Formats: sequence, structure tokens, C-alpha cells
Amino acid sequence: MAATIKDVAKAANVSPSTVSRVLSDNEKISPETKERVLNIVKELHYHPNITARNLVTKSTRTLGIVVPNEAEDLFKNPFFIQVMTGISKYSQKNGYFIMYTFSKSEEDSLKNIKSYARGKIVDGIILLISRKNDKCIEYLKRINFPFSIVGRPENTKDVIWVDNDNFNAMYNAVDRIVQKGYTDVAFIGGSKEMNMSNDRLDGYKHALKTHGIVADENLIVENPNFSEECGFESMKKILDYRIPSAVVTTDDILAFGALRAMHEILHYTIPIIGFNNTPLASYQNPPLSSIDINSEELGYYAAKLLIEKLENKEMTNTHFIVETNFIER
Amino acid sequence: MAATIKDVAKAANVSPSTVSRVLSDNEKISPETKERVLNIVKELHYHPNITARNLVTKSTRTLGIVVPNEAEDLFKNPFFIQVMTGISKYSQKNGYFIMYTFSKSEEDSLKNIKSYARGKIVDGIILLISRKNDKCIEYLKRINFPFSIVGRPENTKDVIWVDNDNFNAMYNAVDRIVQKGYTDVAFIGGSKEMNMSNDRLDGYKHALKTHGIVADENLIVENPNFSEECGFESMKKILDYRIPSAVVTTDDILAFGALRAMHEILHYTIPIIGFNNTPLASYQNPPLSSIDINSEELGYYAAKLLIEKLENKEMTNTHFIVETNFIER
DNA sequence: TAAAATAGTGCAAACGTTATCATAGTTTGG
DNA sequence: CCAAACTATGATAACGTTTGCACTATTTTA
Repeated sequence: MAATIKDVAKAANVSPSTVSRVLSDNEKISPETKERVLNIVKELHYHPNITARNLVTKSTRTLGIVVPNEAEDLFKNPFFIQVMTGISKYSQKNGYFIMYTFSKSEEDSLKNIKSYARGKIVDGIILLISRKNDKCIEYLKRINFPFSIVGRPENTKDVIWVDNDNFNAMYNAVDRIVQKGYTDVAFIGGSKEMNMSNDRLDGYKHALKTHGIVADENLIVENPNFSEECGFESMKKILDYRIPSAVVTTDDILAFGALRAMHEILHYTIPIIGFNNTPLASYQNPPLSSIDINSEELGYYAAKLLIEKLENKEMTNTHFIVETNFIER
Repeated sequence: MAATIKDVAKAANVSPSTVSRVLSDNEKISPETKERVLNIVKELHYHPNITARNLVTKSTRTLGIVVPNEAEDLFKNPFFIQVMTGISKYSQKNGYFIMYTFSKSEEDSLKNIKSYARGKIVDGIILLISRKNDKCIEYLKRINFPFSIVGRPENTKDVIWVDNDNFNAMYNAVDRIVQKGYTDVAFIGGSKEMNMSNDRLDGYKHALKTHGIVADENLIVENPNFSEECGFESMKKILDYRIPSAVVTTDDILAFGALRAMHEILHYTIPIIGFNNTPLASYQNPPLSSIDINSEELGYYAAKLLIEKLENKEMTNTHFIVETNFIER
């Protein structure tokens, strides 16, 4: 049996309170007792029982991550694991543990959130996605449970969120290629369910407008998801209509598909830009230019803002915008 | 404030014990009290405090996953997230929570394991990697803490592990292509630190031997890791020496690099086989044949075996072999 | 019909901490 | 030099459950 605080207290000839104080440091404990206690602690290999501590402090120093089922479509995309890495990095640095759960559906997400929140198993929750009319967000708001979101939610009021500036990221990319002389730019987008899709489309349109170019609706293809197949079909559709001078996409995987369509149909490629800068983007033929969204930072800041809220730090901001970088290849 | 078991008890005019028994079901409680209590539970939105329960039951029904730093090299590879999904699926089904932590190094892993185990924060640990002379394994064995490993450890005595049969997977693949007439097969491998690398190499050698072919050491290139660059360089080296009739690799990413080398140097491709069946394998040009290792199942069974141990089920086996599938494209 | 078994419930201890309050001893202030 | 303030520590009550034991009322057994 592992030693408890009482064992240490007895061996050091002090009360449990004193041991507790020694361990939490910031107390007025005489140097002698401190040393004596610390020696016993070492000797007995004592480590406080976190569960017991959690019970009395009414906090678990644990964050819960809810990974949506959509992630499955995105095994191809390191986005989620990168975000999770970022969350882990900040959390560890600040002594927080992390729990996660994969959810098959929005309902399932909600169920998992409830078990986290109601069982008081975590102090806060990080959502890796925000849907339209998101039930999870609504629930968390209603029960007033701390949470943060990766991705801008529909209604940003009273929520903590972290995202890229998708509008500007796409705006700048399109602006750039138009300036290079590619004025006839096609757009291949993914799921319209997500806010970022619309932001990126808006950025595209606005950039064209700035240059006095009227967007040709036939050059804009949106899809139900971000698969390679969708990218392929979209490009095919576009090529059937006309050969644009360049293509922008809202995801590298879409770009991979589009690239394949060019190879198979055109037998040459036109400039194309991906999004998310998947590690494999650089290995495409030709290497794919892409917009890096710094996924890891998204997670890092989602954890940071949430923890700041949990610790009642005065928050300067209830959201954070992570930079994007245009990677030209 | 959320309702406690005492509130429910008071409202239902019973003792807390009775409420507890109603909630844990399997007790001789009269149908009337049961119904009455259940109603109050619903009315008060009562949910047991898991921390308090954990304290008295001396168990957290939580599994801890230690993700190694190597994962970072493998963002390109959905392996880890797939394993984590598998773990999540089995755990959820059986009412277990999951914690994870990324580790920067073996030392860091050990530190994280200690905080999980000594704080009694998790009931068991799943390691996502096994190194040579693995300090984590050694520690967990020493303190006799339940754990399971994804991947076969050096010493399988007294440990629970789940893995593919890497030897046979590679053996069969090589056997297959040799039978098709490609007798001059090159081999590109990754980190020798990992057992599976050696198993796969052995499988390759043994398959050739079976067909009476003497392995040409110059056609065998091993690398420090599984990067695209390594694949590229290895293929280059092989082509400098001689053009083989086919190539097998121990990872799709290596194959991607090798494929690029063929395109750039040979300007045509020879048959090549990857490993892990990365989602992007099918989008290569030409589509990459690969060996699917069913990563998700690896995680699923790692969780299953560990939980069985935790619940003292009589375990028929202390390890499990997950099937591989040759995906021909 | 008395003794024994059983069904249904309550009491109280335990789990291992932290935190509030009290206290003994020492130092400081006027 | 006595009251006031402070220092270092201990006693004790929580935190919210589960569980072993005890108890009463009922049913079964012989």
C-alpha cells in the first residue's frame, strides 16, 4: 500500500496539516520541519492522492476535449492531432491533465459533454468544432460550464474561441495570385456547414472584387466534405466548363484531388493553392502551395484561454486569432 | 449548487445508502422506493460526483495514454490518431474515461507515467511505443502498475501487448510479388530502433530465401526515421547501384519519397509497396499498393486487454495479433 | 408456533486530502 | 512590562460517495 499523508505526518512527528502545507509550499513553515518532512516524503515515496485532493478542492485540474466524428473523415488531415498536441503542451506546462473522447455524432458529443460536466470530472471543455445551432455550445452555455472552441462559433457572444482569420488568409492568397497575373481564379470549397468555409469563400470573392474582377459562379464549386474525390470531381466540373488560370481550394486534400484531375484530363497543371499545409503538400507533384493555419497553436491558445478563465485571470480577450502563413512552393 | 446524494435522500425520505443502491441497481431495493428515488433524481438533475466515488472505490475507471514524441515525426501518419480512436471506442463502450499526454522524450514519458500512476489518477496505462530497454516498461513492471503496449516489446514476459504480425505481413507481400515475377526486390526500411522494423526486414529476407533468392545487401537500405526524404534518398542510392524490378518499404511515407525519386530519376515507375495504408496512398500516382495494419484495431484491443486485466477477467491471452491486409492498387 | 432465514433499509465509518479556526509560544510596541 | 501581534503548528470539519454491519419486519421452515 502506498503511503498516505498520515503516514508521513506520523513519521515526521507532525500533523497532516503540516505535511500538506509543506507540500503546497507557500506557507509559513519553519525550515527545519520543512526539511524533515521533505525527507520523510522522499523516504516513503509519498505522492498525494489526486482524487482526494480533487474532492476537497472541488477542482480536477483536468480539461476535456471533445473530438467530433468528422475527425474520421479527416484522418488524412493531421489537423486534430496537431490541435491536441497544442492543447497538451500548454496544459502540461500549467499542471493540467487532459481527457478526450471521440464522438460519433452531435448527440454523442452532447452525451459525452454531459458526463464530463455533470460528473465534475473536468474543470473545462474544449470543443474541436462548432456547428450551426450547436447543441453542445448551447448546453454548455446554459449550465454555465467553462469551455473554449477551436473555430469561430456562429454567435461569439460569451464564448471563448480561437481561430484563424480565414477571410483574410484567403483574401491575401487570391490577391497575391491575381497580382501575378492569374486573374481567372477558380474556387473549390468543402463543407458549407462550417463557418470557415464561408469565410474563405468570402475572402476569395472580395479579393476578386478588389481587383475589379467579377466572380464567375461556374468557377466556384462547393462540396459536402473535404475529400480527395470531391476535389477531383470539382476540378473536372470546372475543366468541363473552362480552363481557369489558377485554382484556390479550402483544403489540401481537395487540392490533391484537383491536381489529379489536372494530370488526368489536362495532362499539365495550372497553379493551385491548398489550405492547412498538410505535411504531404510539399511532396505533391508539383509541390503544392498552401496556407498554413498553425493548427498546433490553435490548440495551444484554446487551452490557454480556457485555463485563464478557470483561474479567474482577468482576460484581456475572449478570443484569439492565430496567424496563417502562405507557403509558396 | 448541484444536488448531492444527500439532497436526493432527503427529498425521497430515504438514506443516502438507499439512493446509492438504487443508482448502482443490483441490490434488493423495493420497486416503490426505487421508483420514488429515481423520480427525485430526475427532478433534481442529480448526477453522482465521480471524484467522490473514485475516492472510496479506489479506482477512477480512467485509462492513461502516453503518446511519444516520435509522434511528431508522424503527423504525416494517421497512425496515432487512429490508435487513439480505437482506444476511445472500446473504453467508452465499457464506461472508461481516457487521459492522454504527449511526451517530448523517453524521460518525459516516464515523468508523465509517474504522475499518472503515483497520483492514482488512472487505473491503467497504454503505451503507444516500445523502445529498446524501455524505461517506462521497466518502471511500470517494477511498481506493478497495469499497462498495455501497442507494438511488441523486446521482452514479452508479463506484459500485455497488441501488434500486427509484421514478419508475416512483409513475408506475404514479398512472396506475392516474387510470384508475379518480380524477383529483384529492393527494401527500404525506417528506424531500426523499433522492433517492427526488424520483423519486417526479416520477413522480406525470409521470403526471398524461400524462393531461393539471395538477398543483395546493396538493395537493402535502412534509415534513421520514416520520412519522405529518407525514402527519396534511399531510392536514389538504390538506383545509383542498379534498377531493381520492385521495391518494398516499411512505411507509406518512405514509399512516397521513393516514388518521387523514380519520377525524377527514372522518369517511370517500378512496382512499389508501402506499409500502413495511409489514406493518401490511394491518391499517389500511380496509386500505392500498401499493407493495411488496422491501426484502429490495435488501439481497440490494447484497451480491451488492459480493461480485462483491470477487471480481473480471466485472460485467455496476454497479447493479441491484429490482422494485416494487403491492399493491391 | 417458535426458530430461522430473508428482504429492505439505515447508521456510521472510511477514502485521503485541504482549509478554517484555535492555540501555545514568541516577539514587538508604547 | 503588559497587551498586542505574530509564528508555527495542531485539531477538526468538511468534500460526496460506497459499503459492511446492524436492525426491523416479514416470510419461510420444520
